[in-house]
Amino acid sequence: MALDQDRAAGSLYRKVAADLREAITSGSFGDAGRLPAEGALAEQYGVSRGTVRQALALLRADGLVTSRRGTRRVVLGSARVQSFSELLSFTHWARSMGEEPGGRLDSMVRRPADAAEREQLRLEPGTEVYVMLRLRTLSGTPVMVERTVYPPRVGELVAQLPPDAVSHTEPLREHGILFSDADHTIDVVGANADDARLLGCRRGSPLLREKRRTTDPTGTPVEWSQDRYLPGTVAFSIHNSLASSALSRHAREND
Amino acid sequence: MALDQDRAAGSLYRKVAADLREAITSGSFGDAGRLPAEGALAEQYGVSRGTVRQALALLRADGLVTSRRGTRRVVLGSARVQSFSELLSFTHWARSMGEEPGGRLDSMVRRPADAAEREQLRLEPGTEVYVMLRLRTLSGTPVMVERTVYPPRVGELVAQLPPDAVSHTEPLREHGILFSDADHTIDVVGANADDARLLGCRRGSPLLREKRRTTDPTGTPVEWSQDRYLPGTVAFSIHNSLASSALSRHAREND
DNA sequence: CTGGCCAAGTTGGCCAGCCAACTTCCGTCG
DNA sequence: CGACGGAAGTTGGCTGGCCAACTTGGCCAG
Repeated sequence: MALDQDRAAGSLYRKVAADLREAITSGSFGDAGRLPAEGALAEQYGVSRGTVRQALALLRADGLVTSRRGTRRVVLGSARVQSFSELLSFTHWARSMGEEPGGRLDSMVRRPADAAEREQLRLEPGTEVYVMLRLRTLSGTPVMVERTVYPPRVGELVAQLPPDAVSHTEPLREHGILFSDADHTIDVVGANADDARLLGCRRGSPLLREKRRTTDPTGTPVEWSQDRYLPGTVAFSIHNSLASSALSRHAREND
Repeated sequence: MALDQDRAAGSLYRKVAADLREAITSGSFGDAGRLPAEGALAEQYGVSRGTVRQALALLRADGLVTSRRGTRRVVLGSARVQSFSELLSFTHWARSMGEEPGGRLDSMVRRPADAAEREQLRLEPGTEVYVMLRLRTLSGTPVMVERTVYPPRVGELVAQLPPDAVSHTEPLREHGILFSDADHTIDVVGANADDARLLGCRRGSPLLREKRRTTDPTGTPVEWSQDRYLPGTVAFSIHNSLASSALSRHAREND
């Protein structure tokens, strides 16, 4: 229901991209995995070549096709890339896999932001933040501990949600809090006392950690979160290429 | 030296993008973090608005700027995204940080590919592959174990390299093996006997694992690698947005 | 039969223009 | 003083066209 809404989303090149994506994954173009020429596609869809190129740029960024000057595009595979909302919302993600998402609020406190939090959320000294600790489950089994810091504008809304609310991002969107960009950092960390208590593991046992800072369309940070997953429950995958690279590897700094 | 070569790389919009990237990170546009209008930039650089938009699309994909209809672009930050080659080559990456990369070949065997390897490298049944196990060090300290599977065409070249060669990707490039696209999967895994022996950790102790399949511009796989990092040495970061999302989270399947 | 050359096909890149959708700001009216 | 409305500014989207760079395959000469 909400899926069809953002699938083609108005613009012409997105519709073309969605159609081509489906044609690729359904196994058309089996002819040695070669796509029709841009000009042929343009005529077929009744659009200009520029529009087709915009659509193909989307597919290339997703790792579905290559592109080289001089020869036709080649189908790489049916790399399944999730939508942005599916990535930010644990609830949305779980449901798309057919699992039942759950959440248990452990604590929600309001206190002055420390130096790191002020920098991440771009807050003035002395500003208060809302810090939330929540256990996340898939079909009843504990999977992840979520430690999220909200700036006041967002935290006030989250604090008013019922404690047993499964999804927080959906109500936030209805209150006009929009998510637009996110920076993720992935590494390994040992479980602290809270993690061990909530996940039922030993202190110091390894967890896959995803740190995430999300901003709205104006560039204002709306959340800073640390999600700690039990090993063996999830993995993250990324596609990148010479044409577009959003991934980076770096020496791990403090914290 | 090799850096300047791919920085602007011929095309006009890449030069504009490189110039804007530098202007942003050097702190121009301090005026509330607002970029000049597309039209103004087009006139300033003496190019068309379409070319400016191509350049800005690169910056948006890197997470440097936002973009919303109706208002000027906003500077998000100086997100440091590494070049593609810096990401694939441990040697290149280490040197860009000012560290001394090292490598010690542990084993290099040639044997028939198993089912998983055939699927990853798209090989016919019975084809032989080259399997390499190598310890990687930064300034002398062990950091990562690299387990790479090469198809015959590539493996024959790697096997002829001297055992103490630090970089493998650079000689490969000179032999015409080009890297174009890569799929990465990141999770946590316990050290096996080889990992423990080479890294000096205990068996079963957690490692940050990056599985990577790289293809050339024609879509043919050229390597399938598993890199296992000691915790606390590296982290991976990704930027994504509503406009372009190449990251995905998924339930961890077998192996 | 082999090697090299050439032409056709294809994508990359750049330009100029046009309109729609949206944001912001300011002036006006109640 | 506040709310409403409109105008100006800006980005999103699409078209049509042109040339350059590159790949591929076939033809031709040796």
